[in-house]
Amino acid sequence: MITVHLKKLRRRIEISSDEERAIRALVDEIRTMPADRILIRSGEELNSSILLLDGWLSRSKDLPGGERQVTELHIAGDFADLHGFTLKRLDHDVSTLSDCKVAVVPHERIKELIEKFPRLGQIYWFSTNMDGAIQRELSLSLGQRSAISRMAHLFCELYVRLDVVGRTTSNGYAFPLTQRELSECLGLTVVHANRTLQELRRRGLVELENRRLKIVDRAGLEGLADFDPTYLYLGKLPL
Amino acid sequence: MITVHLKKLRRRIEISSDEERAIRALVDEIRTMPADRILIRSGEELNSSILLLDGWLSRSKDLPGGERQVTELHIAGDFADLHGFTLKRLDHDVSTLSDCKVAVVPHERIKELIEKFPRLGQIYWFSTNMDGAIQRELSLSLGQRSAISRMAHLFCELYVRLDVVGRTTSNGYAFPLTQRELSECLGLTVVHANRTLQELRRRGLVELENRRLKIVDRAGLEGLADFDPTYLYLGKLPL
DNA sequence: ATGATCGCGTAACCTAGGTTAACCGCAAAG
DNA sequence: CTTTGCGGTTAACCTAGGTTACGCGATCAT
Repeated sequence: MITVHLKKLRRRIEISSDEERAIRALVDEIRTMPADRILIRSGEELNSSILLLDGWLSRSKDLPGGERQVTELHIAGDFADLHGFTLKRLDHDVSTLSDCKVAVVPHERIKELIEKFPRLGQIYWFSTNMDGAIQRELSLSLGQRSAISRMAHLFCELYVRLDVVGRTTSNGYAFPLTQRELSECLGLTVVHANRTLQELRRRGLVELENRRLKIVDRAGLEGLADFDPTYLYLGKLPL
Repeated sequence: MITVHLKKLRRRIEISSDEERAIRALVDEIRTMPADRILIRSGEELNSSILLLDGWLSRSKDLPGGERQVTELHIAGDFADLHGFTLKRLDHDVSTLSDCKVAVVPHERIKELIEKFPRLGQIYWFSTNMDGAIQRELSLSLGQRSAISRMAHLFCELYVRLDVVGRTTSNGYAFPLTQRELSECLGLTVVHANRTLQELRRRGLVELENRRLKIVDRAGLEGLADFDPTYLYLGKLPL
């Protein structure tokens, strides 16, 4: 259940059993949501945040003309809108990309938690700052990488992030996005996203069918993407 | 001096005089830096953060091929690398775009501050989350807006942010970036950044000379950019 | 004072990616 | 069953923005 979240945290820091108990007590309610639902609408007032236990969520922003940009993907273990704890309303939507299981965490409890365990406060602050790092890497992709390198980069990033929470299997992972959604992550049209994916297949780097992505040549993919996972802060934090 | 930082904070929340005193005591040392210097290099270990008192800073990421993306611009009053407080090393460089005056704030003092004033801890957390919001809007720009709309958007955003700290004058502001640097913010080549700027001038929306930007037709510029400042969280925070 | 460098401006040409419009297979709905 | 709609695929064509190259003036180091 919430164990996946602890797994992610423990990748970066030690969590005592006292702290673990307090984190488990954050959860108010566990909800199941079908795919393609908007969970949080931009601007809405918030008094709780969403911890994703299973499935995929996206943060996205739309232009009045209908163009959509996904600014971050969330996977099991992620606090999808922890930044809402301080912002109190979001500047983007949060939607389900697959069926999801989420835990609802009232802000009041987060507040109590970090008062009692200031160290956890810093860790959750760290976690929103890591989202920032992921977004910066996306800006680099959108601004400077070619379509194919951008797509390769996304597949590499997701592999690493999913691996941290044990959601990979033999060089691959479940990938629930449609090509339209994938294109919205990459700032491409669906047509060009498809062309680009074909080219990755043609070069023998990845396979993608039945909502499963297989990385055939990881070194090749990472090379094409100039992928350097440093920005994911995988090491232990000096706390 | 550091008053500009308080001005920015007070736009969003009340600061008591006790809190103000504590914030002023954060500063360890004030330094002056010439333009075009790297202040913090990606990956470097940090034990202090930089509060910008005057001038402009950029956060930028480079690709091995030399391509550079600026992921955020910082102006007077901004804590340029407050996220370094939790991350302990950055995933990007921080450089001066103009001559700058900066205050160095040891992490140790931030830690003491937020232990003593948890409310300020939440405010600084908020402030790093606002950087996230600015970055998301940039992703939307890079992924979905056209070159001209993107440039217009940047000029609008900067106007609002500079206005908060009283750095605008009669529909304009000092704009120290070269066109090369501007192009690195927008994910464009210098040549096309120049073309785009010419087009904004031709349409009678902005003027830019001698490092001063003048917004001639704000409504027109905002319309072209689909600019909606909600993401800048200008209102008072319910804290 | 003078060559070198930098920032700005432009023009000619090129290409990555956008646009439009099909077709196919499949699963859900009737 | 069959229709309908969605996701994926492909092709022809087009354009926003990239590339290369060069000219101009200002500043700066020798």
